[in-house]
Amino acid sequence: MDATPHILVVDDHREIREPLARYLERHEVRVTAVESAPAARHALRAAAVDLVVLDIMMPGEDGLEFCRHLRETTRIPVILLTAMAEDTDRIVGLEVGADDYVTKPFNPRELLARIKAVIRRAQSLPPEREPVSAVMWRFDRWSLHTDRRELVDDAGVVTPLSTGEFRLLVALLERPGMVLSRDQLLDLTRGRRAAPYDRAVDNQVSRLRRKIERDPGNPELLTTVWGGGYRFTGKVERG
Amino acid sequence: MDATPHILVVDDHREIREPLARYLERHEVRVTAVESAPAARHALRAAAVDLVVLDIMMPGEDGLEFCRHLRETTRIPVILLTAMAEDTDRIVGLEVGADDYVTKPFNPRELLARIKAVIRRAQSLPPEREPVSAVMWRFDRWSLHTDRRELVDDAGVVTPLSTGEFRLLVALLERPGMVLSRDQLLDLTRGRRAAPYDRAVDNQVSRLRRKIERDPGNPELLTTVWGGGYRFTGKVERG
DNA sequence: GCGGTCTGATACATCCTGATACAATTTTCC
DNA sequence: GGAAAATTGTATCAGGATGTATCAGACCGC
Repeated sequence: MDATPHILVVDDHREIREPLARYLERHEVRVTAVESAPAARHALRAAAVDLVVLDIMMPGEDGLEFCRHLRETTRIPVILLTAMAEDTDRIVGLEVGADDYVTKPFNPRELLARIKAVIRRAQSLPPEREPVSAVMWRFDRWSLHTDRRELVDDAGVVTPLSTGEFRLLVALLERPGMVLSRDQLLDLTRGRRAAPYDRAVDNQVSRLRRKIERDPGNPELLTTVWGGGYRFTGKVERG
Repeated sequence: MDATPHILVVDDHREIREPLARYLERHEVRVTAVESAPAARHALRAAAVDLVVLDIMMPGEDGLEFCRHLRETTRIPVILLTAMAEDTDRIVGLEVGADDYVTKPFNPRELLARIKAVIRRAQSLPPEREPVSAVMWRFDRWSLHTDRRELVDDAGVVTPLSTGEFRLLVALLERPGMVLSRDQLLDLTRGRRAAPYDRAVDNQVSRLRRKIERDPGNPELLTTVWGGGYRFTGKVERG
């Protein structure tokens, strides 16, 4: 964000939405305020929004549902407005992927501070990557074309990847060398939480290894960390 | 986190620090409680801390300053304890990079809920492209490549290490000469607390010695401190 | 020296992972 | 809309890593 951030406020109560919008505008923030999830979708298409402030309780499409949708399709940070303090634990536990939350009734100054904190945190991370943009990863003898979801070796031979294999591979390539637990990988690839005795990730790892490793019995790219999870050990280039 | 999270509580008031530590201990959290920023630095070197609960107002080094330091040198999440509901405190706290804050007097249940929420957030969305520390340690006739988790001797022969052996060795190499109790080693390698008659560390030490010592019967690198624990005695270089 | 405590080593039980087979689910294609 | 194919999840077994039990020997204070 070079200039002032652009915040989208989504709340069905006018008596909350409008004073909040006015307050934020007085403090170097551009604001678009809408009253429903459908209106928010429209606003997102029409403008470059840097952060969404989203009420959880709304008639029609629920705030949580909309938050999940935002996370699946964009990288825009989200701050949730929750009705009661009691819900905080539950809401964060729902894993909808919000960046922060504020309980009502809230102090606008506090909300502004959190907005700035979240934006700063989002900026300190590596530059944004549009999910649609055609990124190419290179590692070992492979090139991964994210636009076509294809794995191509040096000789030009194409190895197709399933959706699950592709997501798993991208999750690992984005964090080379980092140990990722099964829970984290499940979250990153399926957006769900591990059940007890959940071996889905192990299985997907095993399938992916059969495609990318020279010797799947002795993996050198996708290695196991006993008791911890998996990690990508090879050298990775982004292109 | 393999097991229970390890929380470091930093507060100069014993009447806050100690009851809080006891409360958290009763709820599946391992706690280290200290009264000052210097003591906190020491605790961070000696243990694998998952989150810091930090009082803002402390004599000597200020909590805010220490929080800033933590953010610059580590990724450990921080929850601030602020004396007043003053917004300025909250705002400054968020600006130095704290993940959350709680105002005194606080309800321990709420603090615990926030601790869990922050840890879950930190775990569920691992940042992309975290720079991987490809450190190489040298000692005796060995080189330890942390990126590949391999131990290589001067002749180039590779000795594979299991996860447990690797973690134990790194914990020791990072603290050469320091005596580490079984409890500390368990924390650093497994993220759990020792049970009565817990000999898991002894066993792992024994296994590691068989791999790195010239004469495992007369260890010269990984020595025993009778009644105290173990320590690394050899000369260590970090490269 | 003596008895209690701590440590090293071994054997074994338990837990975790890889692989395979098959069932459930989703997608593709008509 | 429905059958076939592909993908994904679950169950099971085997092998390796780790934790626990046990015993013998080392260390400490007396």
